[in-house]
Amino acid sequence: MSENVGRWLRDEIENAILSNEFAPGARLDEMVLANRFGVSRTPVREALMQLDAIGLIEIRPRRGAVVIDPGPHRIYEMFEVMAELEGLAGSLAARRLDTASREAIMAAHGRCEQSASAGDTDAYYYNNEEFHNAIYAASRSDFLEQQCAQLHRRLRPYRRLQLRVRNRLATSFSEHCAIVDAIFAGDGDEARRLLRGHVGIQGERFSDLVASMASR
Amino acid sequence: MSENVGRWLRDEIENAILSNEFAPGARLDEMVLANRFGVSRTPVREALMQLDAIGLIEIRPRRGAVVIDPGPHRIYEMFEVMAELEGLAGSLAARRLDTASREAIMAAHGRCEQSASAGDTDAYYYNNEEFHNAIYAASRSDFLEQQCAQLHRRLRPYRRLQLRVRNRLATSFSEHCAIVDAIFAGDGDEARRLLRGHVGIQGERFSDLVASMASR
DNA sequence: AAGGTTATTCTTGTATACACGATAATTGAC
DNA sequence: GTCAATTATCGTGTATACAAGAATAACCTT
Repeated sequence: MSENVGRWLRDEIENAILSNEFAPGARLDEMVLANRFGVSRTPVREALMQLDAIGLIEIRPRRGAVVIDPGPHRIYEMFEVMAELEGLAGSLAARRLDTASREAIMAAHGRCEQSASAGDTDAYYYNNEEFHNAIYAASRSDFLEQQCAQLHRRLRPYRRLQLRVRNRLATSFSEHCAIVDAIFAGDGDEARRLLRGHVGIQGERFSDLVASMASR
Repeated sequence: MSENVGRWLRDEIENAILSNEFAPGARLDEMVLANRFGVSRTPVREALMQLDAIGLIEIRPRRGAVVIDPGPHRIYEMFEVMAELEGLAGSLAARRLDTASREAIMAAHGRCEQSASAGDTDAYYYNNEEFHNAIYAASRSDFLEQQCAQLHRRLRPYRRLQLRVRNRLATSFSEHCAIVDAIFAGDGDEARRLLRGHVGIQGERFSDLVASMASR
């Protein structure tokens, strides 16, 4: 629990949204939330204002807050931007790689290998996140790292769905290998290209995602 | 004045920050703001929470809100990301261009030409913004358009400084011409490349910016 | 019985009150 | 005279109260 209740609530509600406990379209009643967390409406409202500013919910004047439903098309657009930012991060990482970043990427990559060969989707999901975070950090651009991490968090639930697609786990890991090679070889353009392909959801990967979203 | 005071205050304070009335590092006293705008502390706090979420200010627990000072390095990083996003917008615009977008870009481009040839820096500043917004819209990606517009707003004061550098106005416009050609020709890669170069502040353009920031 | 209108209730928006913590100021000691 | 400690003041954090608008339910009219 953070030092101030508003911030804590923001994280709490954000997690609830991202873990789909508060589904898209759901109404967020201030009193209900206040009772649930044992606080007054004031910090709840502050948390909601922040989530509105981030774009996770929408507050319609005098009509309350609802969880935004991005819809398949919007999600596609978000992955498109994510792919671009990750590509930039990869190209910068290739150029600026230092020992510490290199080892962080290696370590996360190793953990991905383990969970991938074990076929452990949940473990891979977490290790994969660490792997990508390591690349963001290796870009040595604080702002880019921040933007990537924020968008990554927002796309987390959909990334998770993606991993459930047949063979996606093995494919993902082999893509990681190529990405690591490019970064370690200092080939920024190649790292960018590979990461764009790895993160973006062109063609059938988009339909796969829509299908798994519908079947939920 | 928007329908609810909190949102209105957010815009008001945001503008004050972006127009440098509230300089980086300045403390934002809730009571002072409340009195200035003739409201109570509650909506002021809500506005501040939102600005904190966006990243314009920082609220340190029990110590109040201060305007974030990005510093030259962080600004460079932000331009780097901006360049990447604009590049993506340009490449999408080239692929997806329709008549309405084409005309919007043409119109804004025409206005840029007028203010550039007239040497009117302020007019060019506004026309330039319209030109870039037209490209964001032409990408036909709502999310990308939104991200670009938000980052563009945040970098606005620095873009303005940049225009004051000698010959930058003419250079900027000639770059616009090439960008328009590439987009209209449907050459996405070229549009991306040109926009990256146009927006990014590599090499001497970065030092120029730092110099004009210091001399203020 | 169905549709519209009015009244009631419920929720949000804003203000105010109170408590706690941080910073600043004043006083005392060395 | 300077530094430290204690106290006072000021500002933030949270709760509560009140007002106004929106949703809903009930009632009347046709």
